[in-house]
Amino acid sequence: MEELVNNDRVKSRSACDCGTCPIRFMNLFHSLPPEALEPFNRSKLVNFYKKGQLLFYEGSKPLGVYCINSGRVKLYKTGEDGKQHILRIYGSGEILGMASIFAEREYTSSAEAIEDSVICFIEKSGFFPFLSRYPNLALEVIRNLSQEVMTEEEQIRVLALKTADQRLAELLLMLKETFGRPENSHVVLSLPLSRKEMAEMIGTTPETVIRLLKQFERKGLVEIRGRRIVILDTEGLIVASALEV
Amino acid sequence: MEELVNNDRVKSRSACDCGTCPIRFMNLFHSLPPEALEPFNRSKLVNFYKKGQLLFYEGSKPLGVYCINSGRVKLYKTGEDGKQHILRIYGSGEILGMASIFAEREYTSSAEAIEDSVICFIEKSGFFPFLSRYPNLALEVIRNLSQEVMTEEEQIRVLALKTADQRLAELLLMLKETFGRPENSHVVLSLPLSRKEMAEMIGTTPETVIRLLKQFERKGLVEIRGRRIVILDTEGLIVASALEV
DNA sequence: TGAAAACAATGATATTTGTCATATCTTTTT
DNA sequence: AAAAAGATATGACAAATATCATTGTTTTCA
Repeated sequence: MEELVNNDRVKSRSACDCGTCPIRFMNLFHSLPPEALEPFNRSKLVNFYKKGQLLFYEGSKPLGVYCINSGRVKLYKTGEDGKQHILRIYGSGEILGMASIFAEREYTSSAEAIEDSVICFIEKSGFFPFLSRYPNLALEVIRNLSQEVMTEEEQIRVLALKTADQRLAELLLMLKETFGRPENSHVVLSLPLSRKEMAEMIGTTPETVIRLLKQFERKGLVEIRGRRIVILDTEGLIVASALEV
Repeated sequence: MEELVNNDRVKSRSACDCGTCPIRFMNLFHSLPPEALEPFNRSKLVNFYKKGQLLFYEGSKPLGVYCINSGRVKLYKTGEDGKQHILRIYGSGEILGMASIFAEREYTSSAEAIEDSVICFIEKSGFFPFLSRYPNLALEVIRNLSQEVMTEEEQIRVLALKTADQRLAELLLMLKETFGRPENSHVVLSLPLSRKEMAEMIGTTPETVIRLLKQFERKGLVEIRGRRIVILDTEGLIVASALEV
């Protein structure tokens, strides 16, 4: 396996083969027939990112999309004063940066690995030609982007219409769906986010998150085991996400 | 011209012809060649909406997209307590509801005409088949959706990271870009939004908008002529949208 | 392993923003 | 033209949330 170290990040071509990649069937590239994967395979790069490393940053030029093999990546925006807002956390099988390459603008967000991750980089040039050749791929891209639009509109609703405690309840429910691991009769969040990161996901401060989490714990909705959070009462969280206190 | 009244809304087929429609060249349907417009023309409906009429509402099923010929439409979401948030205002030439038909879910927002409007409804069935036949159309849809994703991500940044006065300054700048009409050395907003609507665009209350507008007026940034707003100092608004007071 | 750094927790306080009540002004309707 | 409805404006007050300071507690890493 040819490997080259660059920028503190290990790159390699053909470290894995798209044809047999189990991840491919989880995302929009599943629509590509096997014979289309040959040049696809050649134009892609497998990168290994350590926790904390950047995939790209706001202001730089999009050159392709990122397919997350393993690990997790946060996509976030930075405000004038340096405060950050996390738009979304991407996990295994998900494609990152699709909209950016089609909007033909510089990145307006940054992406950072929040776990050690293996991520394939697929060049624009090894991907655009397939769009007109395989209408199904184009349709998959359209569906993918449409989903993203709907999800973001929901985020806007939550940010604009809900209070901090409702937003935190929403966040916990979302984390449960995406990163929940059943344990006895309850669910443990397998993704240990810091209070700061949680705050950056719901547009508030770490202090507020801490206080509200404690409030939820007193109400028996969650249990706090240090950085790990256990969801005890999903129904209660749903109520908390909708109702005023 | 065959016309049929239905639901207080005047419908007509072939009231206008896509082949000669000047609006088409403003949006993603410009990529369709003339010969593709024949069936397209047949499957579309021209509707006349009065101010305040709904195009569709949250929870209903998307059956096609809306092409705004003239007039303006607000797309908004409603919270549990009835409060609303306006996601975007669509104007002449814009396509509404693209993501919804591809995400194959019920509408998660409602759309309402805020001016008397002429709007073409294009059925899904008279539009989907063209996607695989005309790759350029698919690519246009992709570009359109990507733009939408980026715009919404910016909205999220503003909502999550900025204070009410910064958001109002942003809103005024955006309204200036989209609805500004030069007059002498300044710019008048040609779209008379109510304070409530402005509040619903930036996630705050009408009272806060009123107070902040007055504050901006005292600083010489805008002039308030009843419902009409005059932008006096764009630079000042840019500063106000970024800086703490 | 031990020191340093980062993070969590908590209290005191300030600020921002929302809520409610009310008055005034505009527009629409009858 | 008068009445009603709706929108704007303003003040007093309450609530939510941010900020700042401080103290433990983890985690990191040299």
